[in-house]
Amino acid sequence: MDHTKLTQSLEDYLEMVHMLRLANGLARVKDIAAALSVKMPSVAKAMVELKKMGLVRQEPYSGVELTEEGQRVAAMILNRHILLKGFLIKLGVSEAIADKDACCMEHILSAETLGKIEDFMKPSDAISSVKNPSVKKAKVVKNTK
Amino acid sequence: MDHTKLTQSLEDYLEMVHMLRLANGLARVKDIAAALSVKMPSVAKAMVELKKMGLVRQEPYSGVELTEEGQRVAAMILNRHILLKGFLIKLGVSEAIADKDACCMEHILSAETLGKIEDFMKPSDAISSVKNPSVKKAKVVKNTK
DNA sequence: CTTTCTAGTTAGTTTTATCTAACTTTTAGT
DNA sequence: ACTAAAAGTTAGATAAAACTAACTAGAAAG
Repeated sequence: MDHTKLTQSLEDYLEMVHMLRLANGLARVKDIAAALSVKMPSVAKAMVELKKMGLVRQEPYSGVELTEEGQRVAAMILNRHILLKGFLIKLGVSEAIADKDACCMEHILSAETLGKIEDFMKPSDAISSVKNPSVKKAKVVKNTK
Repeated sequence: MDHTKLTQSLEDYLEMVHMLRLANGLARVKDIAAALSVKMPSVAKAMVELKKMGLVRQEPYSGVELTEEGQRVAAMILNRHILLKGFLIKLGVSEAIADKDACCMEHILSAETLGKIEDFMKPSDAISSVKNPSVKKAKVVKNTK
């Protein structure tokens, strides 16, 4: 609702809340902190921001929950993460590093680049269209007059 | 010499000094600022840091120069940039966006990922080894005893 | 029940990176 | 040579994101 743009750091917190809820059912401040290698007060401050933006809900001294909007945004970020991790693995990067690098990339890449990576990941034919772009390029003629 | 790790922002400044020197012969504060979309005082502060680290030289009220070490580091960063930009273009991303995204990626990717991207960019054969990894895998047997 | 430990919070500090405003130096025009 | 404009610098403010230290609430154990 309050569509103030998320910072990279807040995206990370939101994504982690989502992941912990998927994994454990609930997201505790302590676990969020451990997973992101920060201390609990950093999590608390981030949650204050995410609450202001209407992305998470939390009654004092208890676990963090996602609002509808929060769920939507978190899922989007997580999808990017999964896409990028798969992409890196396809390039031959080890799982652990792929995960770490995907985590950085997911916050900064443009929609265009993400789209192209998606294209790269899903071609049905065996010969890559990246290596052989003509496969896709059906002749397109623009009306110049 | 003073091998304190560069921040992303300082890497950007150092790289831009290098690019402007390649393009114009000299790097003026005003042009660095314009190229990075920041104001001149931000450049001045960054230069103070880079000077402390022994990466740039600058006599007051004049252009910025690179030390030997600065040259070395800047060239490394620029190479990463060029690699990544080429990679994105190969994926089908437009030049402008490739440039912008490469600029972000160049600061965060692990050596492993950069290495794999390099591998991806240089295979001589037409069929991608990414799509067909067996091409590279000559049988390697480890001495287990 | 009371005490103790764990989890969560609040307050205040630090670092990085930006900005604006004010000042100084250099360059250029007349 | 003098003055006005452009480029560079310095000082101080602000914002984000982390930290430590100190405090508070809740759970668990006796």
